Amino acid sequence: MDVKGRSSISVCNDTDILQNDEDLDLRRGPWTVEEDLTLINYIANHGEGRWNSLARCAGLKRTGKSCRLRWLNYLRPDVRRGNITLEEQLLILELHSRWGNRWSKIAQHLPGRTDNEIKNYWRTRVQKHAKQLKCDVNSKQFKDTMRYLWMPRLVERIQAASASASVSVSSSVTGTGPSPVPSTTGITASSHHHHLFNNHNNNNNSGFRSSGQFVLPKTSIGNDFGGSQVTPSYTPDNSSTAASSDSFGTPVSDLTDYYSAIPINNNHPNPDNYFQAGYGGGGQVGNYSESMTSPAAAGYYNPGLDFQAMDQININNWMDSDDASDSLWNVEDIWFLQPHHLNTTNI
DNA sequence: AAGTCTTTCAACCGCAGCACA
DNA sequence: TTGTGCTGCGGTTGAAAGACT
Repeated sequence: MDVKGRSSISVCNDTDILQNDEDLDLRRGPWTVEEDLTLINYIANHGEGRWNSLARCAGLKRTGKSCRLRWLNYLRPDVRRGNITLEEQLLILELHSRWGNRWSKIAQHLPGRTDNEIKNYWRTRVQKHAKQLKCDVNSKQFKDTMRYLWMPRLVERIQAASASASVSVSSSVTGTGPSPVPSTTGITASSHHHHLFNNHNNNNNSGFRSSGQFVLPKTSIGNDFGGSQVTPSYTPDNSSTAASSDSFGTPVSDLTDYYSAIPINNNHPNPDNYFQAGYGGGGQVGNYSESMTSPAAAGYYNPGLDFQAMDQININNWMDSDDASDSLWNVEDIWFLQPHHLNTTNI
């Protein structure tokens, strides 16, 4: 009894029992304002859950599934709408590298974002880039490109944006009230990554704090990695230490661990800075790296290429671009996927 | 201005797991 | 133990909007 809903019994009250199929001619497609209001009002009065009976009792000619989806993905008051921020992009990449298409699980770590939204982001942005780069989104090449190029660039963008934001607002921010920091600059320049991945000391407040820090919810990383490889040191206690430091603090993930394991004297400039700054500074290699080849050791980075110059162009593009993700892909990525480069890797 | 192509995202579909009778 | 219904998840679709020609 899915969308075509062939349930024949209404249970709202006993005098309103049998209805034939014509009576249950269910609506499909976009929701109207009236339907939205009906659903909102009903949930306000009766709470959510028991979606099938909710749909019937509220008088909505929709399946319970449809009501649930509409509420969770759109009408819920805490749904966060608008562009996916850089911090969120980074988090999505990070968590997807760990969990794959576990959209719901990933969404739990992005306050206000729905699994549907994250899934759409992945399909429309990330897969689009994989297609442009002519490789499969699940291929090792593409994943490595994400890890070694895209994610470090995101961190740099975040750093650059927050640095510029801190210059412009630092004199006026007192730390109370709504954050004046633009959504793409929700972290401080000196400790950005740590705040992003940090469970922090605030147990129940998440998202962008008045200080401009992005804080994950209580159930976020560090508390909720289940059986996966999580460094025990990633705790709120540790976070408080690193939060006041220029270091990114303790390793928080396999990916960050892996970043830190890459020799800092390779010729990949931006990640260098980023690694040297202490991103995942614990130096531990996580479980995920077992399936990966060190880019430095395997000759990923061609000493002859002028990455400094290339990345300067990238940064300029970032600053000019409206789309945070699109400009992160460029000739460097294509080079990364070139046969001469791939020949050096153990695909 | 009109037609076509591309992108985005809300909504649907099918399935799996769970609770309960 | 089994059947039924409900919920939640991940994959997919299609309408609408925007970009392009």
